[in-house]
Amino acid sequence: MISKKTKYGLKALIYLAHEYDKGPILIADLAREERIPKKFLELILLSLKNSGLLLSKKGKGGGYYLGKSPRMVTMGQIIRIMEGPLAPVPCVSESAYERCEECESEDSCGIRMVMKDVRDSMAKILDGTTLADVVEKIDKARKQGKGILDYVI
Amino acid sequence: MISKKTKYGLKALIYLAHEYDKGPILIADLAREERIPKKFLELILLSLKNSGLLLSKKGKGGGYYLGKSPRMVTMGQIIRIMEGPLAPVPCVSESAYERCEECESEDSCGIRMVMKDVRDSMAKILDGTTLADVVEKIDKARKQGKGILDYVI
DNA sequence: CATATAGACTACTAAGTCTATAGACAAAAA
DNA sequence: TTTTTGTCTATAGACTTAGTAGTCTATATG
Repeated sequence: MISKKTKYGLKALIYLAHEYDKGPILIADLAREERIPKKFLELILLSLKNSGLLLSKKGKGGGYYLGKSPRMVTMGQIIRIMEGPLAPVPCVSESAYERCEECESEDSCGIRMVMKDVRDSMAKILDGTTLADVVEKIDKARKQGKGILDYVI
Repeated sequence: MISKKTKYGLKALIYLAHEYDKGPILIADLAREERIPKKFLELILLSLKNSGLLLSKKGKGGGYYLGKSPRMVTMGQIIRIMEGPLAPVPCVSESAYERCEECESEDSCGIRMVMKDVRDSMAKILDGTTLADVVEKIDKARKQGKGILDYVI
């Protein structure tokens, strides 16, 4: 399970990707639209800025916006930044490899063999999906009437 | 990342699967062989017993042993018992579904769409791999000389 | 320049999880 | 009845989670 912080961060980034051409977005607007506690969102956006994904502008007309094209940011990058390595065990991580101290031989470790497969299949999906892909999926689903119900009721 | 507790639990279960026909195994032996803190392992084995995966015998000749055939226990079952649902977000969990409060429409939620794919691919691997499969993989790797090095040196 | 607007930054906290350790207790076998 | 082995409860320090509060700083605009 990802933390709420990570989920909020993803929501924010997807929202900003959706509004990519609309200039800076206010924290307050983002918080209201995505129903995220505003003060908490501040911290999250700040940390995403410090890790290079977001840019911001202070003062009137300010707000947050994506630092690069939604085509250039993958879900894998975001989750690694917010949640740490994708790998279920450190010994199969590509980004943060660490040997298991209690393990005798890596090559004959059953856990490692299975978890390697898990990591790889997660990475395939998450590193293969950009923010632009996600926005596209959302728009397609909305067009198909899925979720439109919320506004019709 | 899975917790150390889960990793220790997996190690123990795989070990017991490997020794499935050898009768009860002492906690102390298991702890020594797999380099797991003994007192911590006690708690882990007890909880695995309480969730039905293990059986035990007290007194001389006692110890822990698998409650069912290694063919009948999947990695998915074990991880769900020890770590909770596989799903990265509650709204895509099959075993512990929960609606996201802050989400307007599930059908047009981008996070949900991606995480559903992640969950499904994890489940495919973990629910498709039994303890017997893992033991087999280990034995095959050892036969191929991988990890034999440890004993040759 | 003044001021309203917005993000930046620091600090704090309550609750929960993780990784154990200690010690008394209960059952079973010899 | 003694030894062996698992059972159970309690405790504890370090860390993480999910926030909240308040102050500081930059900037656009009149």
